[in-house]
Amino acid sequence: MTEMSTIRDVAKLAQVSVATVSRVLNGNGYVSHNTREKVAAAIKQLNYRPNDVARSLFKGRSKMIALFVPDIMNPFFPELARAVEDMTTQQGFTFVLCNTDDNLNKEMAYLEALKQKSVDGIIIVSSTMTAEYMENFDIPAVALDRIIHTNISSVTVNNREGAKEATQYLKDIGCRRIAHVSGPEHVSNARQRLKGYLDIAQKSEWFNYEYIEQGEYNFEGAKKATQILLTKHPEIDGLFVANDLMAVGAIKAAESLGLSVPDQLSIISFDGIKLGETTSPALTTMAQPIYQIGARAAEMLIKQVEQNEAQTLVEEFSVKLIERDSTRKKGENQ
Amino acid sequence: MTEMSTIRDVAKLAQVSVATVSRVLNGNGYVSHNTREKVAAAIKQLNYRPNDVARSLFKGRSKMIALFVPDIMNPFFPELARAVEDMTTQQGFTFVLCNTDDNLNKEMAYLEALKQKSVDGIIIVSSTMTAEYMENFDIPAVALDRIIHTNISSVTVNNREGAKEATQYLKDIGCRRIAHVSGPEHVSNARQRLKGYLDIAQKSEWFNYEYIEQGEYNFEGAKKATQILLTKHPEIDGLFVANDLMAVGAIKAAESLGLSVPDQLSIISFDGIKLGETTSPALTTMAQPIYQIGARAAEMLIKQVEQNEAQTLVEEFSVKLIERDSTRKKGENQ
DNA sequence: GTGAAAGCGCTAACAT
DNA sequence: ATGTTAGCGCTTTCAC
Repeated sequence: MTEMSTIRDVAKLAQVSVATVSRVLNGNGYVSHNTREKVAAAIKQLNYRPNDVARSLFKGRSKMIALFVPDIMNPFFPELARAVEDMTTQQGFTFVLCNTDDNLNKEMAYLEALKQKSVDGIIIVSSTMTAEYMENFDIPAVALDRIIHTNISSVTVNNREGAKEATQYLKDIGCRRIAHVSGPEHVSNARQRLKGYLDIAQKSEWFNYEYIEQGEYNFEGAKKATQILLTKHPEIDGLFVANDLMAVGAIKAAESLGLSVPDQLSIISFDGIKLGETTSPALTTMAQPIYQIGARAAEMLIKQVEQNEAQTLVEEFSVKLIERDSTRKKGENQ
Repeated sequence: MTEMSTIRDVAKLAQVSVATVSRVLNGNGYVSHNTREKVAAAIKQLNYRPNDVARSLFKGRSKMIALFVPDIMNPFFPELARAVEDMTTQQGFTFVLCNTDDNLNKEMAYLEALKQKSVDGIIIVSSTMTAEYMENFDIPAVALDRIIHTNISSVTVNNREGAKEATQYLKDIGCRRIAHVSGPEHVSNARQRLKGYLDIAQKSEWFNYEYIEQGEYNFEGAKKATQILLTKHPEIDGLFVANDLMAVGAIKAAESLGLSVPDQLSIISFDGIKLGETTSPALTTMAQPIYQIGARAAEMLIKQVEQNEAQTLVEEFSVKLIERDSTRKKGENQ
């Protein structure tokens, strides 16, 4: 390939004006069948492709959509990204993935950079971003997984209800002392999951705030938290862990203390990432419809972008219990 | 925020020409200290940010770099992406992650779309892309993890040598029958790893081509492959698995057959992803310097982009054995 | 040292 | 049904 040809080259070759070429390119305005053919032939002959940058400059929009995630190393987010990517790409947008480390400065820097590139909109998973900051940038946005503000559209799941179900499930299979490894306090869905745990646990006579330990939403934090929990309170026989990644840490912790999961300790977690099927034991978990929520968020954003719809939509999906091998009913053998 | 201000607004406010504003913006050309101050003040007052799209249109470059990965759900690639993202962002580029499913059509579509956006360069992990196709697009590129062609710069690791070491390691700890779960044949590094296995295995009197089973570089494929291997050949006591993700499947397979890892079966794999530390048992593996190779590829590409350096660079990093719990020396107790 | 002006490739009035 | 042209916001000759 030598030089990129422009709309002018096509016009010249087809012996029409650039406006006509633009018309057939965009499929609007009148253009006779005959000229359309000529133009199409010229386009083909030159292997012409319109320059998106010029288009963006004129339109002030770039056909780009970005997804902000706090931690690309947590498999939950690649799964989510996958959904957003599929949906946006399919609709002709270029998909940009931004890893923010849940760090406001990085988020702001990305927002700034993307705005300068006329990004059309962003889908954001964030615990640190505020509505005020977002407003400054005036970019269409949808919050995903974590609510930012009531005036920003969001797609989430019923975290509290799911957490209740999880905790209740542990009771139902016969656990007598149920502890919780929670996510960070500054993350809204972590707070909701904690509340759901409390909804059930606080009604039990054995309940004790020492049964809650914070595990940072990562492997290491959860492992430590679980070790503390299990060492201080050997009577614990059920554990609700705030996400799957942490549950892997919890299993490791139990293992390090010589405790068998699920024989001596039942563990249930949250998210339903693929990884949970592959651990030993496989994770019983409250599964989010990860692909759907990602796809839905993308859909909402695209509608917002294309129809200039300012309306704030709030959508909440339901999680679903998946029983695997990290929990076992008391008295049952393998 | 109301309306974006332009370079004209700044010029007007500072009472200079747009050319002068451009000069201070880009730090080139002469501009007196005094005017520089005036301009800076105007920029600040208007909270002016240059429009990258207009810049791109003029320059024909966009300050965007893309990374193509075949499978964002394999944790190896998020780790790699993380490195590329850090490096590119730090150098002022916008980072774009593209998931290709190792599918030539998707790769071509992305290439096309990105070219229209004047992307500066791409880093590509691919088994399907060819040098001919790449040439058609004429975009600076660096191949990562998998070599595409000798005339395209690449960053890889010593797959064959690493595989040899892995297999030798199994021998050294006393394994008598060592099998291999290989990656797909069309992936160059998988072929190399297979060769490395053969380098050692073929010299052994017990060797048998039935000790090689293909596992698709994913969890399910590896699980099946391992089940076949272990069922047909119960004498196998050592397994070299072509990557960590597959090793998780291999462990599951062993488990499903009631075989204990590492007591009855030692497993070593390849990659050194974080996930390997969290499995039960934790994976003994040939660790790639994932972050470094990603960062190095980004570095190479940026140099190529900025200095218009056409020179083809080939860089090979070394893998390193990390002993964890999926292997055990024969005769040793826990 | 600074300004005027052309032009990057495209789209959308506005004419005809 | 098609052509002419202004202009999106910027950078860079080329004058002065």
